[in-house]
Amino acid sequence: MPETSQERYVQVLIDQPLPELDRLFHYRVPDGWDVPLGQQVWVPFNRKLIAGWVWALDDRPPENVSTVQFLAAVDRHVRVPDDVRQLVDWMAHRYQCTRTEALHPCLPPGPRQRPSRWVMLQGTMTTEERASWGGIDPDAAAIIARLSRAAHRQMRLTTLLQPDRQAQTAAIERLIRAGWVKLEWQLPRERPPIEHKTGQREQTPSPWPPLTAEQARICEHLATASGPVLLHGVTGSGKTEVYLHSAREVLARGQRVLYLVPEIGLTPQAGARWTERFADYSVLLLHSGLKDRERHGAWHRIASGQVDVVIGARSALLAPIDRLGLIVVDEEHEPSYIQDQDPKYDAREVALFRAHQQGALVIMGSATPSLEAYWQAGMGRLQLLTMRERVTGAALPPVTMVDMRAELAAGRRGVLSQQLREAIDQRLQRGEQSLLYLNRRGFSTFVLCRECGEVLTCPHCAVSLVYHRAAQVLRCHYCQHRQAVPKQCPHCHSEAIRYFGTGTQRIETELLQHFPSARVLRMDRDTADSHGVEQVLNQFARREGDILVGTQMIAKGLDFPAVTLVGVLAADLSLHVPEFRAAERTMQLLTQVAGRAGRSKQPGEVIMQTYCPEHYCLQAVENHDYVGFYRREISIRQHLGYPPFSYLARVLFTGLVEAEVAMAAETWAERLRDQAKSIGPLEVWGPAVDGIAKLEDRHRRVLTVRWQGIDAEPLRAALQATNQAYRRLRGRPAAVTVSVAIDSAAEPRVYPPLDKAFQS
DNA sequence: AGCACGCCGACT
DNA sequence: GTCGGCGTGCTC
Ligand SMILES: [Zn+2]
Ligand SMILES: [Zn+2]
Repeated sequence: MPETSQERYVQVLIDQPLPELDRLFHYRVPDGWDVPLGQQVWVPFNRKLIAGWVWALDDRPPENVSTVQFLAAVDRHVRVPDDVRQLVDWMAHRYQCTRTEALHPCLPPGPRQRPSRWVMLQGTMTTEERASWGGIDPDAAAIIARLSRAAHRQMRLTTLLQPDRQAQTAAIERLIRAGWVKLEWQLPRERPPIEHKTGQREQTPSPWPPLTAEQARICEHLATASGPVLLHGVTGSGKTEVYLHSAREVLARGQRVLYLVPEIGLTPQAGARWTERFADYSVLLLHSGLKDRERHGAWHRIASGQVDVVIGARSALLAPIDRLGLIVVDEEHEPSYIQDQDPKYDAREVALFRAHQQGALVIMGSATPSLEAYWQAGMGRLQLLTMRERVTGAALPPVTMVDMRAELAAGRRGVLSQQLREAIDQRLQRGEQSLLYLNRRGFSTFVLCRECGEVLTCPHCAVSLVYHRAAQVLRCHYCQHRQAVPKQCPHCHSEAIRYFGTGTQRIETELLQHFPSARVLRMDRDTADSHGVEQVLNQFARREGDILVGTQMIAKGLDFPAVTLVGVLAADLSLHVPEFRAAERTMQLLTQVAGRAGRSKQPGEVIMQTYCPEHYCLQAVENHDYVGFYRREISIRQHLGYPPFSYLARVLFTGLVEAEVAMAAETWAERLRDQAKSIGPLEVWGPAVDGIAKLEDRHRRVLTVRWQGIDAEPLRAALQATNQAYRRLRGRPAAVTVSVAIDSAAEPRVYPPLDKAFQS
């Protein structure tokens, strides 16, 4: 036998999301084991066996650690690639969470294979040895006999213990002492990899339409771009074709492509254009309807380099994909690029980080870029490319505003202005379709008691229940709660309880008064569960309706080529929500919904009803003037010190007992205020009850923190220190959970060298 | 988070 | 005398 090789050690990240355990633990690597960085391993940890990942390699034992144990098992199926490991360290720091929390969404989903203990026979027993054991220790001899018959001369400990646990355990112990058997943790036998069929693989790629002059010019710029690009292209300017062309070049170089879409836009047909165009490549669509098993298979296919194009929502960025040449972030302005649970990452930042790691190009595309993206472009951090022409050459549909104050003055109190009614009437006569848009959530049918004013609310969340017409039940929009409609008021027992339909229902009623024979379809959260949405949209697309009334859901998705009128019923409603991005969001939504009037061969038209037609946000939509809006809005942000001119952090406290949550928020705020004095321009607002006071039985308080520094690091440090101080202070069953999110708008989006360690 | 160890009340 | 309450300390 050769002298034992150099002892090897690893530092392991433990599979526990606790801040206290967000450190590395040392283990010795058994001789002969191959354990690379990132490998998923199982380790003995505090008298338990737990999963972990190799985060560092060492060639000598750690100092100050007395009992270094051996790794128990290696899971050869899962290895976190080096760049994902760096990404995890970066995310943990950037988004204020533990490395384990940051790592979890990067791993194959579903339950992990747990190792079990196996007994393996060592060497071969001669017949004499076996006979002598048989005389002295019949139990042990029987075990030897069973093991020598077993496959690979090994058996699961639990199986071997079968007939008589007590006796067998003792016998196995004797055999281990004598060196005849060995006990080892092993993962289940390797299962054949779950090959999931890519599905319909097109025979021949669909043809490439010729590019317009503008598209060609943009493609040229992209081919030589030296950094990330913001592609601002008006509705219908053909951005997708630009993405596809860039992707084609990247694929031809043997590199891979990631195409990101907002969460809701992720339907199988959304990826159809890509799968058809790139039929020669392997294109993977990671849509939300995938089962755990399929996602698992997808992870392994990506990890083994079998996928050329990945299409997915934000989480696709965390896939173990390498040799990336291009990342496209489509509809860059969509809020769904920010994850609302820990790790609260912003996919637009992660895209830039991933691209920086792998030297890939990033294209962020939008007709209405987020204010911060446009600002970042102005700062030279993104290269701005603009597409002003529509592919069809046609003008954008004209937008007309109707002043509802004048309507009211003229004694018309309905939801529909005279001008909109006339426009609808025209479409009905011409056999064209109309889309009526209510731009606010919460326009739902709730149940109200006429006698005492009680509104039925969810017992788990502080929100009113919504009457669901199709199923005839009351439902909560924030949790799974459903209940029957009560016959009498639970508060005063009056029977005068009524549905109060402020939303689409009331509009439908009014429409039918004016146009009794019109076929009106409604789409809102009370008509629609997930298939209901699709059903209504398909019905409308098949022209089984003349007018579709709906909320935000109708703004995106399917094209309706017969729609020539878009009516926005109350354009300013969403302007008045207390949120600094309200104007920006309104402009984006209205522009998007207005664009739906321009998909027809017939000229389209947009009518916006409003109580403040002079508002710069609505003016911008009317004039198709994004840049004008940007200038106005960015100067307001600057004057008020809102992002991107400051960092806003939101600290959310949740817990089952309201008093405890309130208390935690207060003490936390106090701690932070103590620090604020010494670190500079830091303001602490609140705590206040959150907009949703209770969600799934958990009460909510928020703290808003503003930091007017250039760089967010001092803010991060302060928040982290406060969290640590609070943890030391609070009692032990943590009754209240704290979660921090920092608005990314002002982040420089320039990344430090990759070898820099991010210590949290 | 688990899971141990450890020191004080009401029970076979 | 013990069984068991959960306060605090640790996990390579
Ligand atoms: Zn609820
Ligand atoms: Zn009542």
